[in-house]
Amino acid sequence: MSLAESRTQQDCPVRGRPRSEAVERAIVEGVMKLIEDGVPLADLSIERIARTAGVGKATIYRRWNNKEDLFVDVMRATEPPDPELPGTSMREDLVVLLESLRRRGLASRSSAILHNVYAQMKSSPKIWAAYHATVIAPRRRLGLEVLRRGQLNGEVREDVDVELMNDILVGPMLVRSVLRPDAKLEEGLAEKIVDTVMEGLRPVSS
Amino acid sequence: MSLAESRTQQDCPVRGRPRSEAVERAIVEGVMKLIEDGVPLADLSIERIARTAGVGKATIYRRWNNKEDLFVDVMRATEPPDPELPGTSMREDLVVLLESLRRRGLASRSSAILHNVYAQMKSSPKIWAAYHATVIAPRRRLGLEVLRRGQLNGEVREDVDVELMNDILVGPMLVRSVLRPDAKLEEGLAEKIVDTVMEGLRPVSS
Amino acid sequence: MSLAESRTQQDCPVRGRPRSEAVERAIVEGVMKLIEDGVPLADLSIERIARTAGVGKATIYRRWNNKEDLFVDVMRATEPPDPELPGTSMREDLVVLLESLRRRGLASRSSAILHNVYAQMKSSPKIWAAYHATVIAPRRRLGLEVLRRGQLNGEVREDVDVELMNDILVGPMLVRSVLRPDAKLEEGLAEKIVDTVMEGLRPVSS
Amino acid sequence: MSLAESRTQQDCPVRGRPRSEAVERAIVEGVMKLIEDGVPLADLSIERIARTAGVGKATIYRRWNNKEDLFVDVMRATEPPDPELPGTSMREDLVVLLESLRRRGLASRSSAILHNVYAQMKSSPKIWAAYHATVIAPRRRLGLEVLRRGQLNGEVREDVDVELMNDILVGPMLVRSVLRPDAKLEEGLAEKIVDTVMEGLRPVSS
DNA sequence: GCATAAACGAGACGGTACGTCGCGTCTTAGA
DNA sequence: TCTAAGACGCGACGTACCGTCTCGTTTATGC
Repeated sequence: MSLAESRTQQDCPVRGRPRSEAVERAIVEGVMKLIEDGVPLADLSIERIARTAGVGKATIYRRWNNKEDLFVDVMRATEPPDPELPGTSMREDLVVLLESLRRRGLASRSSAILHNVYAQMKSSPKIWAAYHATVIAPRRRLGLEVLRRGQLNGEVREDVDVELMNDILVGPMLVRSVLRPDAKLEEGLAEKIVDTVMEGLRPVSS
Repeated sequence: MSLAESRTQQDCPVRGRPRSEAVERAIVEGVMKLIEDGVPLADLSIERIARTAGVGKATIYRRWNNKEDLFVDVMRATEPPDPELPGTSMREDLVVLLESLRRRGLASRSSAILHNVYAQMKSSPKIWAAYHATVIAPRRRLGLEVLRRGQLNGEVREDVDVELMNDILVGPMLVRSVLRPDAKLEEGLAEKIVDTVMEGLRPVSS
Repeated sequence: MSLAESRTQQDCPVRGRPRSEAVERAIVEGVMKLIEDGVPLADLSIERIARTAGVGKATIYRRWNNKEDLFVDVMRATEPPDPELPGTSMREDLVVLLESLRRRGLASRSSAILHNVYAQMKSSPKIWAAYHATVIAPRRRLGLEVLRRGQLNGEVREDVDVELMNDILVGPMLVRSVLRPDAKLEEGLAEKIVDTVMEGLRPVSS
Repeated sequence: MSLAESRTQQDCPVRGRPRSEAVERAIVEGVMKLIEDGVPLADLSIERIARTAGVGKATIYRRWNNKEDLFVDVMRATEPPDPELPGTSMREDLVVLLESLRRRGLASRSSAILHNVYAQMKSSPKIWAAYHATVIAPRRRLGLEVLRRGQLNGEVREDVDVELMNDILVGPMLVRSVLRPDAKLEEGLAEKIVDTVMEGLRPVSS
């Protein structure tokens, strides 16, 4: 199921009163407001969402089949755009990619919007898959392409699987931003990871 | 809160009928059985758990304040023990550590016991913290010590933060086993990661 | 609180789906059926009533605040109508009034519907008051009027409080039908009471 | 079941620790205290009684099979003794009997101890029967004897069933004291009832 | 402009689970 | 053997949401 299809669609020859976009916005923004106000995700019942948005329950169910589908749209509304790659060198591109991960990690921790929705999503495999397909996978593909270009340019070893290399580069950042809530994501971390990984841990043979 | 305190404790001078250990086992094993049978975690109500274990609801609430505290104990009961480090060399120790992560990833995926509980835990920060403190942190500390020893032995660079090095080594394995449900965890992956990270990605200057 | 208000009211400008009268009937009749089947009143939990009526618990709580309010409506549904007074003479009117009491006593004992609910109500003062106000008091007022008319007609002594006379007439019948479950309520009892009370217990001075 | 058997008996050759009478008193008096403090009877769980009396639940169950049996003993502890009949004349005896009913009615209304237990008992047929057999029936028998003596003495008509006469005399007082919580039980009511009933309601033929 | 048909708020409806409380039984340690 | 304490299986309590279903009302469009 693609993310785009998460909302229930109304088919072509529209008859009767059309769905109100204002209502749609009210719902999504209502959810955001509640999360921002510190309401635990577990307390976010459809009934409560409807109440806060001043909307009937059926109006929500008409658009999303379940709470998780709704959360996907909420998350999509707050997801930062893909980073622009400078293309000057592989190293620069990798730094930009990792820096975008770092920023998202910081954002998702400070704003609490993403932090909670993110956590919730991991517990529902179906939605996690959707999120993975539309948000994670494209960036991963981006990283793989950058590395493949680096192999052609001779900027990186050719005898190592690009997938492995990608995980070695991206892994540390993801672990810190997703799995370790208290980890520091200091400025310059992206460069530090890229350079350390490129150089290796073996002591410089002097 | 330490994991050991997740269960509600009865204090020292025990009065009245003591709590039955058999009941305790029945509950935890009942939960495992349900998860193994493919019951979605969201469908695991306290009521159902009590029903399967042939136990009153109050008996569960007497021991755990909420579902999550119960899951911590379930998880603890399935967590494999800490790996034994050979101590022959830093490289060997690192490989053993990563291999233990790989095995846990495989187990948690095949048995589905950990897979679900793990996912569920990530959505409840309090419990995640408890799990982190008792399961994640000790292993992390183990890794840091191994690396520090390596620095003293000259097996690894001294000018790099051991925390960063640890994340670079552990990150790829964790990303594959936790965040990417479909990733392959092929045999020999531990060695491959350790060696690649040690060597670095820079092309061999011939 | 009048009996009519025992049900929770929804106020005038009705919004949303209206309450189903069929459901209301199903509940009240379900309770009757259970009592008729000999279920002890103490075993009549709201949960069981809901189960028999094929109804959600909330649907019951939406209409009645507690079990007792529900019982008032059950009782009201089985209460026989006020008797028609012939008006030919005070004696005839009194006999009709007492006869109606006798019949109710027989009914409440045979059908067991009223008998149980009746007993239960006496233990809850609030509900007893409501029942008293709508069922007992009107009939009592009827009796008092009949006696007052009798005083004007010269059919009965003028130097005795009508309330006392009423209790002397009604008391024996009530005692037998309400307080003494095994008492006999033989045919002709009404006339016998009226005539005996009218005549007095003093031996006929011949 | 006679009232005397309401308490579970321990048979003759007593072995082991004997039951503490102090405990027995503590329980019964604890119940009275709770009722006097205005605790609704419905809130008087065995668990709460045990708590207030500082007693284990089993200790209560060892003595009474259920809550109602306990209430019978509580009631028995507050029941006033049978009245002494002067025997000077039937009228005097009847007045004394009714006066004792009047006083009990006043007591049970003012003290609230009996009032509640009384109401509760009526809702449980088994206990009501026990109460009836030990408290009501003896007094009734007393009244019937008095009337029979009156018939022999010529103080009362011989052509009327004594049971009927008794109900006509006792009925008004019972109705006012038991069934009508707000009725007045003024001084001198006993004499008034006896004299009015004896005289009859027929106007004095001048 | 007027009928049509879907959207909309409100809230009733049969369910399921919540977390608590009391039931009557049982199992301890201690008197 | 009794006692206080309290665990135990059970089941009802009254509440909250679930997702579905009427209601009366509103609002675009196509006839």
